[in-house]
Amino acid sequence: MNTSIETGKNLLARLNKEQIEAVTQGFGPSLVIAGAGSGKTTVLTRRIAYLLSEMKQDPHSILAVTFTNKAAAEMKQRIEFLLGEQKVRSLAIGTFHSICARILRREIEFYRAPEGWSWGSNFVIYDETDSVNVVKSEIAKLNLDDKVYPAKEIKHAISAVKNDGLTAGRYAHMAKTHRESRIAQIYANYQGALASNNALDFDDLILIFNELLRSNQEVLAREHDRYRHILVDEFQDTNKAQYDLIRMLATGTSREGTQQFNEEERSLMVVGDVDQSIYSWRKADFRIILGFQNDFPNSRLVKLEENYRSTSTILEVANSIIANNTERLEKVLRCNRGEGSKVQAYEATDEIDEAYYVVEEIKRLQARGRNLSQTVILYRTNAQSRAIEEILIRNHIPYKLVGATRFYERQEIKDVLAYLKLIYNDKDSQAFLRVVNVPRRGIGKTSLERLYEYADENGMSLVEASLNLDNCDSIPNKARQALKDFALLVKRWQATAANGPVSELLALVLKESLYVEKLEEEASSSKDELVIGRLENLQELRAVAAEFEAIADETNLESFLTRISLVSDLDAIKEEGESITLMTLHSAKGLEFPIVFLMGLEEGLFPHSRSLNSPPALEEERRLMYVGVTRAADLLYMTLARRRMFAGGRFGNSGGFTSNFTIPSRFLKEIDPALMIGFYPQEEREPIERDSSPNFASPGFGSANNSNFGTSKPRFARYGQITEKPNVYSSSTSNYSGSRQNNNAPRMSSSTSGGNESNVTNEAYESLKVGDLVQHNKFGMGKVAQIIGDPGKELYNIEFQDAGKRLLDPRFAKLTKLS
DNA sequence: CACTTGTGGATTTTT
DNA sequence: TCCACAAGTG
Repeated sequence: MNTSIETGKNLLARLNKEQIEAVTQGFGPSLVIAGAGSGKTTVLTRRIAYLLSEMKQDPHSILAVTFTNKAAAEMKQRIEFLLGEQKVRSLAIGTFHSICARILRREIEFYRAPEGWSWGSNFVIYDETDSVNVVKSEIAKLNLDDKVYPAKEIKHAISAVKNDGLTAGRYAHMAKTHRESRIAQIYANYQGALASNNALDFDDLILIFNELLRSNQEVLAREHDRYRHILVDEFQDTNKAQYDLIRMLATGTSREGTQQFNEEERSLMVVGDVDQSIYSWRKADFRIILGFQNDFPNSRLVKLEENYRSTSTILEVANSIIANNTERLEKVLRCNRGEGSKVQAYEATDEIDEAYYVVEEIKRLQARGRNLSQTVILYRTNAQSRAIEEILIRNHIPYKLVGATRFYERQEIKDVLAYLKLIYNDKDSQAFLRVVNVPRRGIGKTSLERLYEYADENGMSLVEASLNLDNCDSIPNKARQALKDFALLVKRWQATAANGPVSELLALVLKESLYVEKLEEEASSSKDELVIGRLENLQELRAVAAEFEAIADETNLESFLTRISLVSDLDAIKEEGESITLMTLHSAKGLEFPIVFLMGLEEGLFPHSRSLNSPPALEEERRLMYVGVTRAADLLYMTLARRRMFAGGRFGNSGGFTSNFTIPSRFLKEIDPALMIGFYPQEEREPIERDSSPNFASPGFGSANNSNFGTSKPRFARYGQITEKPNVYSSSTSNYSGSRQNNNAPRMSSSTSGGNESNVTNEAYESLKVGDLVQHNKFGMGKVAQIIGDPGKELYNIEFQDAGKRLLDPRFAKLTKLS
């Protein structure tokens, strides 16, 4: 490759042949099949840099789609590092949603739906709750039974239709059943309501942009002309609407089917891996990537098959699982690293035991110099995080929870953001209804209904109507005044918003809405922790605004709201701080960790029960498993619970327990047993009886009235039992010492975990030398073969007569020195 | 209009 | 069991 310029050399440094081929593609379409851990982010980053510095393309002309905003930010940062800040500024890098939102801000006014709907550039983006509420009220307006047409389900159906690229009008033509026609009708009314609120839902960001390009040649030409280089990451999880969008932008035509792509100085690169397609429930379709070469016959194909991330053991595990799928492209991942440790499996008696195992193991890894931030705990459903969180808290291990309780979904945050949305776009009735009586202003439900009617009759927004209630006798005087005061407040804030920074506006709103004041009153009178938490969250929001102002290119209310609407929790993961990460398998896509725990490997949980009777769904579960496994670089753990609690059931409950015995996940059985220890598929399974575990029974087990401590005691009782566990999983972990993270200075294991629960550990252990003979109550007699780690946190590699070599931690394993 | 009591659902994954 | 939301009372 001719890369004479200085930067050019750097761009290709440390890349393999295939990676270089991808980075240095000329003009035209290309498909990059990139296996897990094959360095595709690097390739995409360098590709963009290459387009800029080697092919001399205008940064303004580049559009890159990533799966998360965080990935986009990282990519930008890396390009900036390569080429400097100026060039990065005008690059369009982001998720489909954020890119579409940005373009729509400047183009949406050119769109008019056949039904007459249109939007202004100051549209707001409705989140799921807002959208469902609108659907709900439209269902009510149609006098439909909300038992037959549950708002959530209908919203989901509409969403699916939108992701297939169908407008309400087109869907109405396709609807076959009575129910589908009803849904089409709700869809149409819902869309009309969105338009009158000047709001879009998530799916509209893609769909409306699609429709705009389809219906307006000038806009299509303009955007096609601008974005001459399009790159799409995680292409296997693209849905039809998204693909249509890309296709139109790239080709400049809304025609479907085989595409001419003969223009000079234009490129399209899509990157993906069919085996990692896990969003079909969001209408993503991996057949799109399979059909790419048909749609673009002159496209070039590059395969990245060299894995730089994982040990060969982990890769073999991943391969042996995914090999059971039928719908896939044959692909070989070549390993670039050593064999590494075997996968550690652990069959826990229940989910609490499972959690204890994981935490114990984390502490041991920490003692061996592993950072907490090197570790991630993955599970299938968010509900699973509870058990592990409790045990982590108890052990003072800091953790970051991704997903679950989303910051921006919290009541108080949504309230305050609704104020801001209303200021930005006073047609937003959802925002209006949300905050008009929060805090209490004496405006009741009936008054609001009247206001709604009144506004409807007069074709006014709710804010406008509130200002013009003089002739509206149906609303009592007091409420009328309150509405007017509220609307005036909004108007006054709008004047401020026009010139002030967001943080100032936010402070003003928090103060003048009396929101904080009322909350503080409540907090001081009831000392409710929930309320205090809310106040803290509002402080956090102020910090978010301040940070936003410091970082963002544009600091106005518009870009702030757009950003807030489209960030995911995944984007908020902060680098700083030493802590474990907890998240769902779906969230883990695209990430990488030295140590991975996969929890809850049980039939019905993973694979999830909802997919057990559908082969394609089951294959998707298997791909999810594949994604989980391939996140791991060095060490991989898999756990399951033989019994699991559901829906509030707890130990100590008299009678009504709702636990179930589980069956190990089929995925575990698909792993070559030689790659794993701690799980034996052939082993005969006896039903577990409570009394069979020696340390299980504990006095005060079911004692009521001291709820917290009553339950913690028996857990610690069993904890003693678990500390014996090293025997099950230690033998292989000894050979991981050559892995990359080991150059880290050993950390004070107590520095992060604070006051350790040391009462259960073996503080007064006997120190040993190489060659010492020891007795272990399970393994029998053995000889110390090796001592690993610094004094104070050393581990003994002991060769037992019968059990072979085992790595033991003297703080946990009971070893007696023989003279 | 605001606060209290009752009932029914909850657990798939998310931009 | 717990929480969110619906219906009833002051």
